[in-house]
Amino acid sequence: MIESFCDMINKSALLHKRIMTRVLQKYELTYAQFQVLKTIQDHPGLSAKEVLIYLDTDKATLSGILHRLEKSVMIHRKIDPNDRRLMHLHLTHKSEAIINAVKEQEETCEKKLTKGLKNREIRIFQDAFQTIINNQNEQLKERIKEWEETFNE
Amino acid sequence: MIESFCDMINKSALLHKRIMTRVLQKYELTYAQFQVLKTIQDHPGLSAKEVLIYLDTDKATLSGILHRLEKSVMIHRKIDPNDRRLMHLHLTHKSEAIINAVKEQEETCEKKLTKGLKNREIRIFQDAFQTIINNQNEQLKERIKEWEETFNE
DNA sequence: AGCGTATAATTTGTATACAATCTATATGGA
DNA sequence: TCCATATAGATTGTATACAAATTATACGCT
Repeated sequence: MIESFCDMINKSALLHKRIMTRVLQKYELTYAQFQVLKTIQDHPGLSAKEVLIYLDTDKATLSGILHRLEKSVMIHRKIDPNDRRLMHLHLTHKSEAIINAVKEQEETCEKKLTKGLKNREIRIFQDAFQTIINNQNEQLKERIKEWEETFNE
Repeated sequence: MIESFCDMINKSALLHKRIMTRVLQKYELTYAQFQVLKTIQDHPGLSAKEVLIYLDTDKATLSGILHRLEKSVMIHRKIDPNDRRLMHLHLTHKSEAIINAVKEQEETCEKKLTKGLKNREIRIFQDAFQTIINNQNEQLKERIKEWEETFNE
């Protein structure tokens, strides 16, 4: 049994990643790769920069992920003819089928999470969680601001 | 705004890690290192194996973390004279002071998370979260069982 | 004592997370 | 046109997360 919110949040994220890793291992995909593929499926032709915004992750990490996904023929990359810095990302036939299958399993997994909870409790949980995330975002912003001020002294 | 539970859980864990990374950077500690130090503080003299159980993490990762913590004089390692496979872990004076300071800041951070929530909502949130974590543990167990059965075919 | 097995840690290899730097391209103003 | 600046990606270096193999030690059994 866990006591603090922070520990619960960490533990839960760890468990979700482990569960999805099990689901994904038969497709030889990692969870991070799956999230990138999902984003590309939702917005075909988007750029790496746009993936970063959707996933709130790091460009160095994404660069490696895209490299590996291309190597395993899960995505195509096409340079934009009007702006050669940009690339447009698309799924392949291979990945399209896999992603649809895994997304279904993830939804099933998500539904099982709330087993034993009443609808009312689920609603309160979700709203409270959103409030907590907003508070976290605010706190992070404060910390970054503090840090920048320290840096400028 | 995020829609699914899984996305909320991932996002929240990511944000917490980022916040704590900001807090810890002035002590030149990572969040993982801080968690290990907290565990050692709570159970002085425990072994690496025991840290693994408390933190539910991996021995390969922990091995590296302990190595770096020893190098930066944050911990002492002492071989057990009765079982030379075992080592006993202790904080140093240096880390003891740091951990106490950071723990306070983490508690402050934790309190700010629930800003805007009523006590009733917090209670329901916490109970629901515990239920969700239990469901996740169950699901992971099932997946591992399935995987082992596939493996034995 | 000798041997097989179990266990604690370390090591190795791959895939992230993230900060910092570099490269190539695009854009706006002199 | 030329140059400073901005932006998209890639690269580098450090620290995880985790699976698999290795090392060293302990324990049980004959």
